[in-house]
Amino acid sequence: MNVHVRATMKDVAALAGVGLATVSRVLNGVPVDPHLTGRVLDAARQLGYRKDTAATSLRRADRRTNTIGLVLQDVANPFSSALHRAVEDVGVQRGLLVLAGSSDEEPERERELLGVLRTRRVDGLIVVPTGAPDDELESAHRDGTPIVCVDRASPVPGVDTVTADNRGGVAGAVRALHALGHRRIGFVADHSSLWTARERHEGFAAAMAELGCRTRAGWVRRDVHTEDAARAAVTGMFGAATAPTAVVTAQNWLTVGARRALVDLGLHHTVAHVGFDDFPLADMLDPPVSVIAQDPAELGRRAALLLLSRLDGDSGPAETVTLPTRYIARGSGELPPPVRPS
Amino acid sequence: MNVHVRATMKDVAALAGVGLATVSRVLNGVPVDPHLTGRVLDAARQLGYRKDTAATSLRRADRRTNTIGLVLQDVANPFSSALHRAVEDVGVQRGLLVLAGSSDEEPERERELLGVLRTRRVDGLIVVPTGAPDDELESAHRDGTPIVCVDRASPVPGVDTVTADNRGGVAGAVRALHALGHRRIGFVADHSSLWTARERHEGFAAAMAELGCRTRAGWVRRDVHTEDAARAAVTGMFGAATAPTAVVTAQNWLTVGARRALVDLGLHHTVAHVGFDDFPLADMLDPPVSVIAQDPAELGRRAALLLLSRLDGDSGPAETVTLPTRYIARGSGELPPPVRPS
DNA sequence: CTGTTAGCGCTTTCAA
DNA sequence: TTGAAAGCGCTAACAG
Repeated sequence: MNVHVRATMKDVAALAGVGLATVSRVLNGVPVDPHLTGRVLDAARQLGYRKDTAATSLRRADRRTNTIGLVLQDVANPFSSALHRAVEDVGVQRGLLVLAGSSDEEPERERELLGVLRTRRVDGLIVVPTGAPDDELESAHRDGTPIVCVDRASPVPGVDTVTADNRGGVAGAVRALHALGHRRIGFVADHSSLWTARERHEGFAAAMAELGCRTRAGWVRRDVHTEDAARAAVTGMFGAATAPTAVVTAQNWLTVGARRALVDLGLHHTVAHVGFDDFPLADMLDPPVSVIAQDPAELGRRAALLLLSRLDGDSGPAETVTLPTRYIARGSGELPPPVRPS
Repeated sequence: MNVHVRATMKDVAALAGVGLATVSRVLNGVPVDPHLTGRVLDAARQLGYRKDTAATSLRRADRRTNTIGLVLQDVANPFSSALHRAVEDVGVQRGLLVLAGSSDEEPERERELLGVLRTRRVDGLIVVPTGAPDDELESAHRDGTPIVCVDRASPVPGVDTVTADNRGGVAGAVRALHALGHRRIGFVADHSSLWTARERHEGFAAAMAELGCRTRAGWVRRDVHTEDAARAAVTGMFGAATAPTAVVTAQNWLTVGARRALVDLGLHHTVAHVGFDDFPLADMLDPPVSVIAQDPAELGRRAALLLLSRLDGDSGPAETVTLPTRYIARGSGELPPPVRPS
């Protein structure tokens, strides 16, 4: 296993018979005598030379590393990974590489990740914040590191943010259910510590109030964090004496858990059900699941574009982008209430 | 937007009233007088000092960057992202960060990615190779960069590899179908340029031969790359005069496409169907989809552990790890053939 | 144990 | 235009 010693610029300069600086100029596109340019390029090729980015960024005036840091909830989560891919696609056109990590919704892990990313002097950060106060994020912001928060509001004021219209999406679904005749509508949401869960709940509460529909304590379940918990919550909700005729679930896994519960109860063709966030095969279930869809790739794309504009020097005030959601009627959300509601 | 100038080790040394090297020693855990250690740590805290990894790795004898490069097919693909997460989890315990990128199955993109990763002097590489010859991978291997290929065989000899037992998995499923009475079994596989597709086909062909079952040209569809193509292929296969009584689909999306086709034809409760690779909600379809499951997280974990051992100096011969697959009987694969097969 | 010194590979003055 | 020289922030010899 022969460990080659990598050629340096000095080696290339020596072989080409030019000064070190000339090699640097050629490789950076600074005008140089075409004759020398040729010799340098030849020498570089001959030696299999490749620039060392660490040394480059260390010496450069702007200290760019051409790397951006991405803090996700979990790189393996479909939402996160779609967002990741969109960021990669925008970055790749500029020669940017992405250092990604998973916070697992833990503020401490978010801090740690941001720490190592800053140590690596990433050019900018895209973060799905846990929502907890984060001095690491704040200090990065103070240091002037461009940051974009995505999917959730920033815990640090003055940071660019890209989110979906969570409230509007849920409110729209509630209005649609109301138009079908539903008056008793249940709601299941994730941990209230999550910005998205709070927003979606507010959208629900606002729409219900606007429509003059009452909610009962047992019909609104918050802080439901797993598929199993959602299954249990919905089982409880519809096992009660008076149950809703429709239910809105405010997150992917909760939607699946709720559907399992409805199937268990034999109510999946009876109770109207709308989920927030689309998921693969939603259209292949029976009945197909109607959803309020957001576009994770678009969230990532917009966040990345915003970050790039900051890297290019845009120093305008912090932007807050809200992307629309889209209701996809597949069947489960179009079930009418029973003819004679009790 | 006040852009702070980051404190350097020199600043810390000055504030602590010690030499530069002492600061370095303290920060690297080299024994130092406890009194000085305290002063250094205080000064560092006061200045909000953080080490610069670029400078560190530039100067270190081993040039470690504590970063590993990961080349996936597509970071957004569930298989890839589960693998990614497993690699992250192993790496995080050692303070390693992951630079991931998507090749999109394009050899040229794979080359480019490997190029920029090498330029960044990653400590090691984990690659899901497209399979095409790759001089970049080869030259990295020659340079002594630790590399592990995962999910597919390495195009470069002598590289550690972790894959699933693709042949065995498919062969097992075929034997199970045979035991149920099936004799005419169809097969749908991805592009033959993919190592996994070839392996799975060989497992199929070998099992069929071993069991003395004949296959017909129209019953074995290879180079089927998308869900829609699989849907069309299966529609064609079962629209023919004599059709198989069972079908094996050799990849995620192909499985979904095939199921759609069977539903279209009204045959989903008649034709036995087994897919390779598990997918979310497979158990919620009607009938639930039986699969040959592999464990992407385990593939990633093993690959990462292998890489770490190489980083720790293990210079034994290249290892080839083959992980078992697991058959998950859910229903679709347990449908018996018609009583009087025509 | 501690401080001083010499670079890692590169970009960027500064003269020529 | 080009080359020589001065560092970027850090670690690793080397003396004390």
